[in-house]
Amino acid sequence: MAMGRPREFDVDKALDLALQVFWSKGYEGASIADLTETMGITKPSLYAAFGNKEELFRKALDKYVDGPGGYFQVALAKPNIRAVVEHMLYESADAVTGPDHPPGCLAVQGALTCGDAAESIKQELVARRAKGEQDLRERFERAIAEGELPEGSDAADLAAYLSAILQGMAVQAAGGTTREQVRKIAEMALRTWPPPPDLATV
Amino acid sequence: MAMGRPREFDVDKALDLALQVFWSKGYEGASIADLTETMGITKPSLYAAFGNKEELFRKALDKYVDGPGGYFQVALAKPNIRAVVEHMLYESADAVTGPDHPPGCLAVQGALTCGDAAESIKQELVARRAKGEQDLRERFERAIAEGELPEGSDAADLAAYLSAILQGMAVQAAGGTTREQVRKIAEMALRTWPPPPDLATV
DNA sequence: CCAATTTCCTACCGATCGTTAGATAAGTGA
DNA sequence: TCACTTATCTAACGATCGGTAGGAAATTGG
Repeated sequence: MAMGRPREFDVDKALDLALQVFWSKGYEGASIADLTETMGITKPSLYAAFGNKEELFRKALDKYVDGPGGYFQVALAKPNIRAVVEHMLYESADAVTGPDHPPGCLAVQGALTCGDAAESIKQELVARRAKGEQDLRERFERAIAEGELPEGSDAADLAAYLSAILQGMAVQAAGGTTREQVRKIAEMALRTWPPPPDLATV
Repeated sequence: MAMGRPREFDVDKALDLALQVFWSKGYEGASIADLTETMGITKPSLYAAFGNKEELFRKALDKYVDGPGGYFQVALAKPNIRAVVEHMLYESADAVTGPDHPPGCLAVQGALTCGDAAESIKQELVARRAKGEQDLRERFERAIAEGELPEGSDAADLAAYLSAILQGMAVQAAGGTTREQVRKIAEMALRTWPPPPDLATV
C-alpha cells in the first residue's frame, strides 16, 4: 500500500503553537494567517491536518484542558475538600499567570462574547465551564456527605462561588495582573474558606 | 447661517442600541453591519455621527459606565464600608443579569482577548477595570483609616479580591447563569466579608 | 427663489476573512 | 521504473471586513 509523502511538520507541536495563538487572541481574534505564521505551516497544510478553524480550536481546547488546564482535575482528586480547594486556588493562580504561555484561561477568554459565526465555539466554552462547575459541585456533595463541610452547606452554591473566584482570577490575569497579586486573591479566598451556610435558609 | 438637513435619527438612542450590540457580541464580534442594522441607520450615517467603529465603542463604553455600570460609583459613595461592599455585590449581581440588556459586563467581555486591530480597545478596557479597582482600593484605604476594617487589612489586596469576585460573577452571567444563582455568589462573598488579614505577614 | 450647509442613500473601495483548486514533490509497494 | 497516495506550495475563490465617494434631499438664511 502506498503511504504518500510524509508530513514535514510535527502535528502535535503545531497544535500546541495554535493553542498559544487562540489563548492570547481568542477564537475570533486569531486569524488563519496568525495561526499559520506561528505554526510555521501553510494554510492548505493547516486545513489538511486539522479540518478547519473551528476543529483546530476544539483540538487546541482539548490539549489545553489536559495540559495547562490539567490542574483542575488534579485538584478534584485530592483526598479532602480543604486540599481540593487549596490546590484549585493556588494552582489556578499560577496557571493563569504562567510565564511560558499567554495569561488567563482559554476557557474564559477563548470566546466570552463573539459574532454569530463563532456562536457554537462560545457555547462549547460555556458548556466546558459548566462541566467544571458541575464536577466541583459533585466533589462538594461528596465532602458534605463525608461531613467535611459545615451542616447546611449547599454544594451547588459552593461550586458557583469557587468557580466565580477562579474565573475572576483569570480575568485579572488576562488584564496583566502579576502572579503575586493573583496569588494574593487566592490566599484571601482561602482565608475565608469555607463560607458558612446561610442560616436564614436552613 | 444655513443649518443643513436635520438628522433623522436620535443620536443618543442609536448609541444606546450600539451599546447593546457591543455588550452582547464584544468589540470584534460586532460588525458594522450588525451595528447599523440594530441602530436603524446606514453606514455613512454611523460614520458621520460617531467617527468610526473604535470611537463608537468608546462612546458606548462611556454611556455604559454611567448608565448600566453606574452602580459602581454609587456603591463607592456609601457611607460605611460594609454598605459599599454590600451594594457593590448585590447591584453587580443584578446588573450583570439584567433582563433588559445583554448578560455580563461590557468592561469584561468587550475585548478580554482580541486580534491586533483591537489591541487599543482591549487596553482601554484593561485600564478601566484597573481604574475601578484603584477606586475601590482608595475606598478601602479610607475605611482602614477610619477603623472600619480589621487591623492589618491591606486595601490593595481587598480591592483585587473584590474585583475578582465581581468579574467572576460577570463571567458567570455571560455564560447564562441566572440572576438567582449569581445573587447567591454575591451572598456567599458577603457572608465571609471581610476576609481577615494574613496574620503571617503582620 | 437661491445659495449654503448638512444628512441621506446607493454603490463602491481595498484589505482581509476563512477556505480551496490544481499542480508539483516525496514517499511506498509492486 | 511505475502507479498510487499523501503532503507541499502558489494562487486564487467568494464573502465580509471597516470605511468612503458622490450625488440627491432637506433644512436655513438671504
